[in-house]
Amino acid sequence: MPNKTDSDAGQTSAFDTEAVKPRRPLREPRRSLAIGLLRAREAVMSHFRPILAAHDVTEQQWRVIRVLYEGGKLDATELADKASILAPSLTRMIRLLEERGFITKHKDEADGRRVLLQITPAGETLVTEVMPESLKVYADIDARFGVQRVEQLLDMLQELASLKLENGSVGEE
Amino acid sequence: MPNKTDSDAGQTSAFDTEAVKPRRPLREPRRSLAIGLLRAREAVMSHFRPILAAHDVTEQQWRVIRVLYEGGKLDATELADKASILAPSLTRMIRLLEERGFITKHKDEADGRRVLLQITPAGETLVTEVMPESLKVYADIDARFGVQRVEQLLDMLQELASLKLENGSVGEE
DNA sequence: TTTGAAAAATTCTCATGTTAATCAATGGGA
DNA sequence: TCCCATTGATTAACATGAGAATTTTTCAAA
Repeated sequence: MPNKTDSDAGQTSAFDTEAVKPRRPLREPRRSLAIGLLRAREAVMSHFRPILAAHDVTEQQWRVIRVLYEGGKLDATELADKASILAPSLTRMIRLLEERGFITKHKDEADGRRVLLQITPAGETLVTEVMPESLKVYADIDARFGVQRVEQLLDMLQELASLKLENGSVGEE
Repeated sequence: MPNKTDSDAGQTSAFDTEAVKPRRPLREPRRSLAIGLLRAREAVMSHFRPILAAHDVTEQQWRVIRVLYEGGKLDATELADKASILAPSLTRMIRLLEERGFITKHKDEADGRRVLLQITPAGETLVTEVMPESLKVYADIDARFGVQRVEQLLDMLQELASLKLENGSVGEE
């Protein structure tokens, strides 16, 4: 209902240079999922950033290294997907991570288009150093929020991520 | 399905230049909140991006304009906080949004340090055009996911965002 | 075999995130 | 009144997000 007007109840006219009347929103600033997810994520990350910063790696770099640690040798597409990083971003990151000696890169013998990435011993060392602290934070969240509810939240997030809505603007097949 | 020769299912020592043994992760790649929130948010936004793109505004620009539409005249700090945007980002955005005529900027008479931002009629027009479509997407999500559960999810996200953990690495006092 | 579409990376360009440093204005206390 | 710590905003530098265009390589159909 875009019905506005509704005669601005109260106030107004404390300062009007033009006809900027609609002092009243179309609807109450209802909580939105987009913002809610953003804020929650920001809050969670704020607890990890100090840890990662202490090891001089960004959040995204950590994701890439962690995925390679768990996944072994992967091609760029798989890696980007598992680490939730865009291909162009990954391309840039690979250069830096390789220079810093955390990962190695080499062409796929079978398919010349593919680039295979793999973690190095140095990268594994980083993981073994950061992981414990990371787990500690999650343990803390579990304690404060409740393991049960964390699991429930993860379930909902997962389901939300796999939702297919009307206008298939993102269908991938 | 290309790839997946799965040559080294039996892990270990297929290639070790050093002591790269830990072919096995420290723990199962357990679902993490950080990633879960990221993916869920990405999924949700994928439904809004086309709408915003059609009006040539980014997600962040939309948040700023929307907040100003609802909040009237705000200073940069308030705006940044309500729109969940960092101050440096907002500074950059202000220039662009002002050039495009969506907002106006002027110093605070009382406090010369503050910058007051306000939406323009053009900005309000944008809101009235985008908002309906935006609401449609949320309505769709409500339908698919369940209004009840969306509310529940929002509650959990909000609570998660306000969690205070042990190591006050972000405590604000 | 040749050709053209599709796949996988990369490159470009612009906008924002993140942190640190800097600038400008304010306000309280010596 | 003057000085300085604080506050609010901006700038700088680097990394990533997002989308479009380009390059290289595959692969399948003609």
